[in-house]
Amino acid sequence: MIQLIRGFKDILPGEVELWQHIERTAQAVFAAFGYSEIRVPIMEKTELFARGIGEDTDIVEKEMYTFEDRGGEKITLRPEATASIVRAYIQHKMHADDPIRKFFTIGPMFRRERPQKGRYRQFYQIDAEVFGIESPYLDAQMIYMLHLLFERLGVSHTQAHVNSLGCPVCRPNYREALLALLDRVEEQLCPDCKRRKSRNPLRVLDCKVPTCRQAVTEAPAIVDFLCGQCQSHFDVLTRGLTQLGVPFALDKRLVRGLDYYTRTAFEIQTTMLGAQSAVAGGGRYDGLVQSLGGPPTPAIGFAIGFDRLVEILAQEQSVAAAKPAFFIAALGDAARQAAFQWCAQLAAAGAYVEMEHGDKSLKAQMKRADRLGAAYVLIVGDSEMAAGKAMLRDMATKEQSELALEGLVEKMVESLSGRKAD
RNA sequence: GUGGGUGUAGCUCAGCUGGCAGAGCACCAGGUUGUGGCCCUGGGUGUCGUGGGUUCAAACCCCAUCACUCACCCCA
Repeated sequence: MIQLIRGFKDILPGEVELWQHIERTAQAVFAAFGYSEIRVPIMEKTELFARGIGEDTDIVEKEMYTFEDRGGEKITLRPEATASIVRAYIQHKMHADDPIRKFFTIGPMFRRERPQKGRYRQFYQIDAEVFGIESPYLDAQMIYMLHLLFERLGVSHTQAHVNSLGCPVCRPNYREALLALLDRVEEQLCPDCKRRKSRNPLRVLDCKVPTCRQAVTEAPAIVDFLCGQCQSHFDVLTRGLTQLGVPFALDKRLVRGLDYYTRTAFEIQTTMLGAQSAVAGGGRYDGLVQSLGGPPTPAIGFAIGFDRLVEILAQEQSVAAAKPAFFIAALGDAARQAAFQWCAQLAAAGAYVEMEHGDKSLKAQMKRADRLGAAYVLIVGDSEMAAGKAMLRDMATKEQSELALEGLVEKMVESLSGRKAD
């Protein structure tokens, strides 16, 4: 048997309803804040991600699906959406018309990591980005929007974490101070952290190895090194979150894995995903648009791990599958031929209807109707056809009434609209 | 990429020291010649993940491989 690719998965009927529900809820929330949907390709030139995400990140170094196409061009299955959206913003010169743009997109991303719970090689993200606004009020609003969406979805057991990563002015000072400490405690660090120390020292802060955590307890906090502007940006953000009633935790250890982040960094964390802690994460990336060839443009965005969100919600709630309004139980060929036509007409009128296509006993058809959860069963056999009447059974009350075959479909549709009222 | 665990029916799982592949639920049929849920009876629907090896004999032992899963790494 041919199986699907490792780390990929099918989203089957029964679970796809929850995905749709989340998507609709997200679209509604985003629309209220003025975000427009944008759809970008799932492949880009490799260079876009290499430059956008950062050559030294794990994503670019070892997780991308990169290959040459038949023309010899190096292309990559997108590992995240931000780079593509920035590329589109620049390429279509959207800044020229109106530099302030708010986007969202929903779709698959690809990273070749070892799969486990909450982590797949093809996974889905709900992504939002805003260009052209530098104000920390926007940062707070965006986190609020995320908070609101989670609330609407009924997600519990989550906590927002925020931090500031500084900017090109103040981060070097911090980096220096941190490196000084790491030099002193180097022998206590795990091998990974020794490697991180030279490449991306900030990452040592969120290492989970106990000896590393111990070693960096004395580490300086980046928030103590912020320049005046970054400090006031961060102050307005945290005050704004309080004003909007978003519960959050200041997390001095919160560091993000991608190179482009500046100032605000945030995550929504949960304890419900085993080793995975983040359901959503994002931050400000004021330098990225320019570094990819656009005009200097402040920007901020976040990504929600769609699969992770589904996993959390699936543990708490389920979305019922649609149930047919009618099931037509036909006995005999003449009745089946009529039923087959009524079925088409009812569906065309917008009623969800099912029928039995095989030659089954009435009992078997009733069982199937019951199993599907049909509200009404229309029973029609030779005697009904001869008498010009069919039997309509209310499955809940077991009441049966006779309906003339004349104008049958219209009457059924009518009874349906009457029923919708309750 | 590293280490551990698991893989038997549609689902959840049992299967001893190697000796005819099982249970519950689900499903199908009948009981009721044209009426669902409850009940009764009958039915196994299977490449024991896959490929090799050992053996008279393998679901069971050995090797490889694939998938899932947990931890690491990292992130959404």
